[in-house]
Amino acid sequence: MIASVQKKATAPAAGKKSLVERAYEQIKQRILDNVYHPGFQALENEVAEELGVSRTPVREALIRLQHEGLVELIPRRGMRVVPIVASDMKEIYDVLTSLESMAAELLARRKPDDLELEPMIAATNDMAQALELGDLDAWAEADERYHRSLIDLCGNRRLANMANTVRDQGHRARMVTLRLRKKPVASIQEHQDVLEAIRSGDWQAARDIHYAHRKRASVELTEILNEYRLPQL
Amino acid sequence: MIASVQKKATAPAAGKKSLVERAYEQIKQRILDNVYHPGFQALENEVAEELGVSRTPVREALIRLQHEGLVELIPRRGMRVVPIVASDMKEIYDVLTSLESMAAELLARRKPDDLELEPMIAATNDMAQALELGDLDAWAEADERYHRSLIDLCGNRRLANMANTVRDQGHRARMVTLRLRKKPVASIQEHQDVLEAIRSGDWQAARDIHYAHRKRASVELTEILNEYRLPQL
DNA sequence: GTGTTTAGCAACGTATACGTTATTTTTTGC
DNA sequence: GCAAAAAATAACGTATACGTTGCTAAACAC
Repeated sequence: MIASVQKKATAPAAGKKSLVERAYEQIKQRILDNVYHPGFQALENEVAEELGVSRTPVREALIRLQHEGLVELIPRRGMRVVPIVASDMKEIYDVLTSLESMAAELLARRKPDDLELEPMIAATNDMAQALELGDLDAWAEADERYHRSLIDLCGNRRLANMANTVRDQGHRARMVTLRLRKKPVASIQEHQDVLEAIRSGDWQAARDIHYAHRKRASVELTEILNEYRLPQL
Repeated sequence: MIASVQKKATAPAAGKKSLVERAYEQIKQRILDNVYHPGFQALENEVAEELGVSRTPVREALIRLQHEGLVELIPRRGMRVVPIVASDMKEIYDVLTSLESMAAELLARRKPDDLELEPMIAATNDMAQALELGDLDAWAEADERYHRSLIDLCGNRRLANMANTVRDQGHRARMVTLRLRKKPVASIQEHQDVLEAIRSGDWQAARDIHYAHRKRASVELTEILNEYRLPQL
């Protein structure tokens, strides 16, 4: 075989991921980091050029991001980062409330030991520590880690994928409101209460406490969005 | 202009939908109708030829169906219709229980009038009629219509999309077990109870009754799957 | 001057071609 | 005869080319 020239080969033998996956991750990261800000538009060609690949993998990545609700594809106009408005945020939190409450219930029914619950325990402790230090970014990271751990541990993969998708949709808005709200002291106690209910296998309490926790956060966030007249995030 | 020859044009000017959409719908229908049975495998080329289009739109449709959990794409082996096992069915019903309970709550909070609830009322009546006539297919159709109406009416589009996706995943299994279980008499009363709670704006009751309704159905279905040793559906 | 029509152009949807990789088969050596 | 290695084949991942469509703007008519 003539397998000598290896310069402009299809796969640069760089990573193991496909070009589609890499394009997906890079575009998504830009959106979550607000590099591609809400309302941002770009043509498929432009994104492809920025990422150094052809239109095909970019196109497949954009289609996936469209189904996940982060961008919309407008014929002849390219991709557009979907802005989140207050009503979207309510939708997102209602879905999260629903799915995470079920996750708490499922986890509590299993009566997991502290070893298994370690990620959630650690996250809650990190939240307390971050709050003492006044490090809001660290608090937000630990808070997100707690919720992601709950979802991961519940054992329902379909539920986990859906919850993760919808949580990403609200990521930007949560980051923006992080510094507009009062100190998030209540969350830590609520997380500990949920943990205690899960430990004791009281699945109804786990479900109800988590439901109330998310509901409270949802109301707080909605009030901030209205108070500060944040049109889109 | 030379716009005379119009034979091998890209778009045959037939429908208004894109080839991807049509491929998606056709493949999905074949899966739901059990034409592409669980475990069925086909190469991208074979599907493309069957649908009379090229690989590209078929590929995009398959990727979407993969994300929706109906098929998996195995390199070098093509698409494979994902079989549903008992544990999948539990996952599916847990997600449905969660999302639909929230839908019932959201709907009840709005205190909708009977005009708005008409689709759910009609579906419940059709279920009763079908059961009297012993028409199980009609009963299943009306039951599905009730649940879809609840989801549509709740007003949360994200929740609706997710619930519809996961409901489709369980469609085949529900159809198979339809004739293996005893007469579904309880559902109608439960639906009416949920409706009454929604009407009166008692969102906690609506949520709890619907939760119990789905939970009961889930347990029944799981028992049937285990009793009849149905390995995959 | 304003409204309508038409022509040009840019972007996307689809098809097709190409290179890579995994699988399978054949051949060779023990 | 069996096992291992190499070559051939087949399918996918990606790139590219082509035709269509929708937007934009210019020109003409009223």
